[in-house]
Amino acid sequence: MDKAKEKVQRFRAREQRILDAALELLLEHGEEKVTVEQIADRVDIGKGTIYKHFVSKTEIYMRLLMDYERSLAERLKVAVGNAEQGDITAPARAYFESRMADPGKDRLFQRLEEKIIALNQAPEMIAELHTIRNAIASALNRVFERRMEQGMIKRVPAYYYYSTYWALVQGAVELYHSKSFADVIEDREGLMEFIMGVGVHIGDISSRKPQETSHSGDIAGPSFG
Amino acid sequence: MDKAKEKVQRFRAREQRILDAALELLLEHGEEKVTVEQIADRVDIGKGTIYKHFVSKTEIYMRLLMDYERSLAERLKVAVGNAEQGDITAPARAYFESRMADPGKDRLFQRLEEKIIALNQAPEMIAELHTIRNAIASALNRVFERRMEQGMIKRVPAYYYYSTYWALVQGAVELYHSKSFADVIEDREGLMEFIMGVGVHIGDISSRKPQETSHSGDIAGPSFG
Amino acid sequence: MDKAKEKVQRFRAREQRILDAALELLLEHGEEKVTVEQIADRVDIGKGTIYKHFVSKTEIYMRLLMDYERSLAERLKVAVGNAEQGDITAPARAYFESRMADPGKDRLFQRLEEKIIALNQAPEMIAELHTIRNAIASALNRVFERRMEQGMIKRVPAYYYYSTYWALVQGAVELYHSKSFADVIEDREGLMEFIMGVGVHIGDISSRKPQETSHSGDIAGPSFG
Amino acid sequence: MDKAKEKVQRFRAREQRILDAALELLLEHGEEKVTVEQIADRVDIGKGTIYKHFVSKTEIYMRLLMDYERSLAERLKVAVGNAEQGDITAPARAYFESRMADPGKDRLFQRLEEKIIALNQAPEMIAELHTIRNAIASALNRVFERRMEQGMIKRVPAYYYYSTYWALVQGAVELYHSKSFADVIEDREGLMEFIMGVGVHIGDISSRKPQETSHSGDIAGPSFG
DNA sequence: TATGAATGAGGCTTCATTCAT
DNA sequence: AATGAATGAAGCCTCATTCAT
Repeated sequence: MDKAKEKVQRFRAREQRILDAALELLLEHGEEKVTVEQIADRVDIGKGTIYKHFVSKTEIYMRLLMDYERSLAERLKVAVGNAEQGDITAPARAYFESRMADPGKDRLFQRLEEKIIALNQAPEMIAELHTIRNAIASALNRVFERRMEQGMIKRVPAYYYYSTYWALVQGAVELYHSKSFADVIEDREGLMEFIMGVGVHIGDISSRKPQETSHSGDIAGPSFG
Repeated sequence: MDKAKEKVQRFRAREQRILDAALELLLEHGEEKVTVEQIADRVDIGKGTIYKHFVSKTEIYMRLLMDYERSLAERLKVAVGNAEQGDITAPARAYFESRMADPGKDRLFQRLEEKIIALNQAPEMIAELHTIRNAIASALNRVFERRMEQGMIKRVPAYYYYSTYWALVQGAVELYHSKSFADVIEDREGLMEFIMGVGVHIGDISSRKPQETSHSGDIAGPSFG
Repeated sequence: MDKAKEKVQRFRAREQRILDAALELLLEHGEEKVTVEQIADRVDIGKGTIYKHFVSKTEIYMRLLMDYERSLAERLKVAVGNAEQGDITAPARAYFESRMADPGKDRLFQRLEEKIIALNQAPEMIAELHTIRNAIASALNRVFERRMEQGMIKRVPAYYYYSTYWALVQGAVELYHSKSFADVIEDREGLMEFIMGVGVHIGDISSRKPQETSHSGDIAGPSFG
Repeated sequence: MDKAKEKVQRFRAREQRILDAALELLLEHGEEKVTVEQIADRVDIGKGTIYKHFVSKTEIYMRLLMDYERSLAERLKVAVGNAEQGDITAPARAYFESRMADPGKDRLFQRLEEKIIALNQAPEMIAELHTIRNAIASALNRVFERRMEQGMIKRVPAYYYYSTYWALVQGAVELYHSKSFADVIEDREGLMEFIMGVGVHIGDISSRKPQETSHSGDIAGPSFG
């Protein structure tokens, strides 16, 4: 009885170890340059064993992708809830912080998804991924609609806000990773706060006095979400 | 005498044709999926001939990269000049427009550079690339410094502006290309104008009445450049 | 006591289920393309359990082969008995009908045997298979000998009849299966009867004057069976 | 000038050597058990070189198949011509002799075709193959039609003759190869002539009174071709 | 006794680069 | 100078069989 459960658990654990190892290697060596054999070696199992857990290498990657997307969605759901309770910048910050928590990882997943789409491997899983993403987008759009109705942000199609904010965060992720900027950026923390400030205030209709964004964004005013 | 010159010219012309063909193919099929053979076929020369012009496939890509970067620098230099004559948003717009002129191409070059860096092929050429980029950055930074001294934009390290703007454009490029957003974005032009508006006004210290950026950015106020 | 018997019975039953499942799958998917895992899944047992019953995958196939051959031999033995009672075409018909009863199956076994021989797996079992087959052949040969003595079929080595008939049936089996002929053959039943007719009358010596077959064997008289 | 021609010739020659080597190996080891590497080794070239000549392993096999089928068609065309000049058995003999000239090879091609069809690789080439075959069949059918009109062979659908003859030859090929019969058959030549005689006279209407074939087709008279 | 996770050899294919002509 | 045939390392995936539980 117990034995069976234990076995299943060990199986799941190994699956996780495969995923972990794959992620590690991807972060270390980049999307290309990770082979199934490397993954197997790192987990210290045979190549074939990988295929007991995953149908293909792509499926491993898709799993990583989905897990990441889901955790992002989770955090955003909470933040959207908070926004409805008044903390209007919560989603913007949650989104920014989630994705910037580990920019390398975020970027990796961008690339991974892109490649899988380009080669048209696993189109159904990609569709599923987009479903998750769309659910988030809808929730955010509702927040924007409300803010627009309240006259706090400029009236434009709601997706302008989501898209623009996405673009900014996307760019920030790339910036973080960029070798070219590495030498220039002395105060990365500060810069990121600055960028987040910009993001949070997209579309703001300010009747207020000039922002005193001394340094970190006075993240508060009306905003993204 | 003349013959020699002609020969050299033909040689150069063919080199350009190789570069053009490579770019075309890269845009058509993506970074992975272009082979030296395909390039040779499109130029209608032998594979071996390619290696008379370029030491490796990577070198072809590096040349494309450099050419792109140089043309970008060129346009920016002009715009920085204009900024110094008063058209303060010129560099921001020039940068945005240059990169968004063909987002697919811009993105391609991002990926290419990244890949070359990752595999650490051609480190010296990469260094050269960064030199070009840094020259631009310096010029821009001087523009920002001046605006800050004039109290038109918030006082932060100058590279904050450059970096943030870069991030936004970078993100816009990705957005343009993104399959996930493709369905959502109905008015791409409008969105891009909106994003540019955001970029142009980063850091603005507005004592003025709320922006009426009805739609396209009332690109004017103090800004990026 | 009883328990033990029951156990043995259950064991045997399962063995049969494995064999049945294997045959089904082979017919569905072809020789290559059936895995041990598929068989286990269909029987709803573990892969390992299969190896409690059979030493190897080849052994499963060999068992199927032997069973088929034995049932064929059984039917032929009866028919040879009938031939001795006067129904001279009984063996020919029995043989034809047995093999044509399920041409797909018959063909499958041909292929299986061939493959096992080619890879020289299980040479002793193959030898045993041939022993069964030879027993049949001998019985048939005796029938032919008698017919020749009676002057009903042409006098040639007895195995000519057996072999030729085998060839014809073999060919009919292939014909049945052939994709190329599928479109052409409108009346399969009619064709098969026609072929059987040919087979049954191989070597017949008609009451007519001998054929002057320019080229080779002139054929006539009652036949194979 | 000449150099180029020479080069092309050497290229073609190598292609032929690949085909030859593949055929040799297939005959030696059977369809399964021949790897691309083996072929390359035998020709003493690199594995990759094979793929300069052929798109895939399947294509090599298809080429062998087509070549074989074409040579068969060629010979039959001649024989059908002869049949029209009076040598009525010419096609039957040509067909039999062609296929029996190297039964191992003939059988190999049967298997190869079958496998390629089963795995649905190269469906267009298979279609082309069948086109060749159908052309032959049509020609033969016309011969049969005429014989039936002349009252020399039994009146049945024309494809009965073609199919039955095909079946017999097919079976003879298998017989030739069969390990089980190997020990039994002492006079192979004689047997083959015997079988061909059977084939040549399928459907013959002798000058004698019709056979009372209890069961079905009564067979006799000049035939097939 | 039954299980099924683990194994790893082995097969096909791709493509940047070389080099003889 | 131009060619393109040849190379071979490297990658993904399959599956019969084993063996610890």
